[in-house]
Formats: sequence, C-alpha cells, structure tokens
Amino acid sequence: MLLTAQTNAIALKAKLFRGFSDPSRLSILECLLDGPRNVSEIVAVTDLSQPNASNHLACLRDCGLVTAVQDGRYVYYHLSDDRVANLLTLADEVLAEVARGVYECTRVSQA
Amino acid sequence: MLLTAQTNAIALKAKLFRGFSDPSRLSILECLLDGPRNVSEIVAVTDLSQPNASNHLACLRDCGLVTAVQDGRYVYYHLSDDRVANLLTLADEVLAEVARGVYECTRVSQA
DNA sequence: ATAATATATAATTGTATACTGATACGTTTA
DNA sequence: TAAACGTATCAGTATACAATTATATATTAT
Repeated sequence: MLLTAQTNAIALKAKLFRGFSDPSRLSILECLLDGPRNVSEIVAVTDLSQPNASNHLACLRDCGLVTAVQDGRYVYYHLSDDRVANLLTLADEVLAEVARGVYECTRVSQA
Repeated sequence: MLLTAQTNAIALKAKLFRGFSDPSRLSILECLLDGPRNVSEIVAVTDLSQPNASNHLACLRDCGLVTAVQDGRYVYYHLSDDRVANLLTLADEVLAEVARGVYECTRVSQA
C-alpha cells in the first residue's frame, strides 16, 4: 500500500484498535476498568499465564493504552486515558446493536 | 481459555474490534463515513484490489459493521450504526493522546 | 551474599489472516 | 442469447501473531 500521511494515520489507528482486538488483551483492559492492578493480580483475574500476560501488557503499554508504574517488585498497570474506557463502553453499545451479526461472523475466527 | 458467558462476551467484543484493526478495513470504514458507496467506488478510493476489498467488505458485513444493499449490478455499502462513526472519532481522540506511544510500538507489527 | 518473589524476555511452534491471481456468479445491455 | 460489467469466491503463499516453555532481570528478605 502506498504510504502517505493519510495512510500512516490510518495505520496508527489500526494499530490502536489491534490493542483491543484480542480476548486476552480485552480481559486485561476490562480488569483495569476497576483501577490499577499489578501483574500478579491481572494474572489471577484473567487466568492468563504470567509470560502471556506480560507479553500482552507489553503490547498494550507500547501502544499507549496502559501505563506501568513500578512499586518495589510489583508493577502496577492502569488505563492511560479515560477514553479507553469510553471506547470499551461504546463497543458494548454497538455490540448490543449488531451482536447477532458478529456472532455469526465466521470470517475472522472460528473460535 | 475457559468458556463462560463473560469470556464469550469478551470474545465477541474482540471480534468487533478486529473489524477495525486492519488498515484496509479502516480505509473502507472511513470512506463510508461520507455515505453509501458501491464496491467500485470503494476500490477507487482505497486503492485496494477488487477481490481484496470484497473480502474485507465480507468481513465487515459479517461482523455487522457495514450493511450491503444491492442495486442492480451494484452493491452499496453503508455503516450499519452511527456509533461505528463515534468509535472512529473516539479512537482519534485517544490517538491524539497516545500517538507517540503507538508510533513507537513495534510489538504488533513492524510495518 | 543468597534465596525467594515478581516481572520481563527469548525461542519455538502452530494457527490466523492478508494479499494475489484466476475464476465464478449475477445483472444489465446489445 | 451473447457480451460486458460489477461483485464474490477460491486456492495458494507469505507473514503476523498468540501461546508455551525456559530463562533472565530486578527487587526484597534472610
């Protein structure tokens, strides 16, 4: 694809949405809706393996969706912007509207 | 991953976001912000190959983000819900906040 | 300093998915 | 009906990505 300022902006946005587009990462984000959590707590809540959670957290952190704050040997994560929560809420609303369509979507993943 | 009502809801939401998480699909969605477009018009605006656009449209359609209306030999697509536009706008706002972080993110894709 | 705990990284592997080229299908026009 | 046009599907390939296991790094406690 040709790279212009416009396509670059689109690529950025796609990357942002990609942060939301995995169930593991969504679980992490939703668990952070209630406030900061350290990795062990996130692992406990989400049932992800520790390295797996750590990988997804690195992705979310690099993408700017969450922020890490080290406190001793613990690292606490929190949503980096209130609008991240808004995006999740808005997605719920769209889902309520089109849930049936998404449920029947077999093109992205059969899972 | 254990499948509960909760994880199922999360999987649905992840699938929804996946519709937004590809530059080609985002281009299509943004081009539909201005109103309905048929496939040829979408191909012209986005510079995607026709089969590629058609594939992405099938995904967006199955996921409920766009709706297709056939008119003769043309098929017109439009956003299926106003909130889809809202999600795109909100994403822009988050991006404005965290653009630098996303730009530096090398974990999702090196492109 | 050593052990224990918390988190991050690396290497590997299987699977998902984006793209291309060829082709099929459906609709309109001649 | 045949030809042209618009759209969808299919097969194949290359790449991206998620999960796992093993290991490294960092911090606290003994």
